[in-house]
Amino acid sequence: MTTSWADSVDNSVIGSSDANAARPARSTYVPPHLRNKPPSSEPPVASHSSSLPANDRVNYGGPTAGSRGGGSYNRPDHGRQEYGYSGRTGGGWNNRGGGWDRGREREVNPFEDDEATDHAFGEQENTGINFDAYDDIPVDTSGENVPPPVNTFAEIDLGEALNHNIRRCKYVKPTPVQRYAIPISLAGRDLMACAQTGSGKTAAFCFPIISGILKMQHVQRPRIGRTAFPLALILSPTRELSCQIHDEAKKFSYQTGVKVVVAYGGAPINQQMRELERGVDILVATPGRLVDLLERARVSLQMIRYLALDEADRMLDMGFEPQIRKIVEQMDMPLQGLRQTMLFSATFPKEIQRLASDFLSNYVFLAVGRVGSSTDLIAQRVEYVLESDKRSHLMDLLHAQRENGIIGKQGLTLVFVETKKGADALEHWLCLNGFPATSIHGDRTQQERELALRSFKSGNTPILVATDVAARGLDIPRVAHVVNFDLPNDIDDYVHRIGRTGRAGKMGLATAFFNDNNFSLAKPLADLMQEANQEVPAWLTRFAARASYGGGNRNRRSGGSRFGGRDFRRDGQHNKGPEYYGGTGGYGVPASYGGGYGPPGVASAWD
DNA sequence: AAAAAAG
Repeated sequence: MTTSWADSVDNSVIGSSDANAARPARSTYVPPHLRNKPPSSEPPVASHSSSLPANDRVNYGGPTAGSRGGGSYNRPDHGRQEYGYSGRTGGGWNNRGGGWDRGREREVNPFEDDEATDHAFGEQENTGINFDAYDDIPVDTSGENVPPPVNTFAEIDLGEALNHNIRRCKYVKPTPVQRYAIPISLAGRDLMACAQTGSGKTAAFCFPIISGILKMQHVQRPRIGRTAFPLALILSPTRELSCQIHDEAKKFSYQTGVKVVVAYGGAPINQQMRELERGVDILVATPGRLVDLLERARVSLQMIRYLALDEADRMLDMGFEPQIRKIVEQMDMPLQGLRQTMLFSATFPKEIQRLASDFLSNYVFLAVGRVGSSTDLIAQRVEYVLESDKRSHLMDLLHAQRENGIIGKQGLTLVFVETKKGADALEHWLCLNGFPATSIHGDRTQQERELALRSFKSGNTPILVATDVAARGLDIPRVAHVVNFDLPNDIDDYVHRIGRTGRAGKMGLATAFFNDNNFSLAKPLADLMQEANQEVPAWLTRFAARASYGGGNRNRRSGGSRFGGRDFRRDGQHNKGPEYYGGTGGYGVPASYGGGYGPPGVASAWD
């Protein structure tokens, strides 16, 4: 077992260098008692933003500037029927990049960026998911007549165009969550799916949606004013995550004729409305902007066949639940049973499962992997650090990383803090001390947020200070280290934060700064680490013991099965009838779930 | 208590 975090980064994340070599002088390190001296010789890299390529990506994910006056304004094509692969993909398509965007019909090749990235970062990095990392992990399903899993994409009839795109994405075989979720979803079943961070959930709900839309041959969509009638709606809790899902969905639906549009706040709504007018099959959105569009009658949900909530537990927690209820229950969305609903997350607390069952009809519950963390893939460290020592402690980590060559394009560091102000302050301080950092949080403009994320991803600014806005879902390759500078109060948030590393089968490191303020997290954190086969420091175990014994344990999971990796319907006290899962659904759901109540031993992996 | 999400 390695003892120093630097060793473990060395072994697990990036190639090798001699971690035990004498440390070179720390040109930029200022010990705490000398911190008021002028900053070091190394410039604080303030110019990173201006050095970004100007054509990096279209702002706000909208259409390219050139398409603005394109004359498509009066030609909504909501009623378009051409979903076959043959109709639109034959001749006529010119997907070579670089030229001016002249026609509204032109579809940008979403794979070009990736190919460029592959070259920039060397061969190894982008060979797709390391599937072997997901072998042999526990899977638990419950519900009536659960469709069996598949082992290969070839076994599923996703259609040739989609299969081609899957190959272009370099997905060789489905991840476990995909093996189970895709057949369930193709069978038309509602689904609540729990799967580890970074295990391919986006594709798991996108493939069936795209495939389902391609098979819908004769959908007549109304033409009413400038209202768009999407067939699928994907909701997510942050703007950047919606953007990311949109980008992924565009890849999967490339040259299929299926149109994907994204709508989120902080960006000009007019551009998004124009995109919608040009036709939309799959709408990816954040809740606030969608409500806005619904109220303006620019979007109608009456044709929705597929509803997917990513980070579903987050979408149904206190902050979001009213908006989600409004969208799902109080607008013109078809009732459950008439649409297909899929909920995905890495965490699913029982009380949220209970809420969620309002939206589902005779659903399958699926839990893949030890819900919580990618166990072996993320090395977790906890260090006891007083508030007053956090900055210098972080500095120590960063200097050691720099010496190991783990700062820069090959190794990004994501630092989580509790508050927006704290994020600004830490970013500023890191820059002053010679570490190229940027930040992302809800007080920054959307442009700043997207620039920060791009700059981080590209390695231009290899340190990102973030609030929980970046905790969920974001897939940032090459994040080698997640630092919980401030720990969250909720263990689920911790799980999602550290899940920004160790993705797609690659290894990662997570370091947490713990002190007395985090007392209430001691027990769940110690439990989680133990379950993930991580070394739990003795002092943390002592904290945990005190916490569970005194009144300090207000964690909702204490005593019950942890990590939400279990269908709440299987817990005795919830097992009292159909009111929990579809009272208003069109289907008379029987009080019993058939296969849902397996022998008690089946769920042991989750206890 | 904080963060996110509409403007």
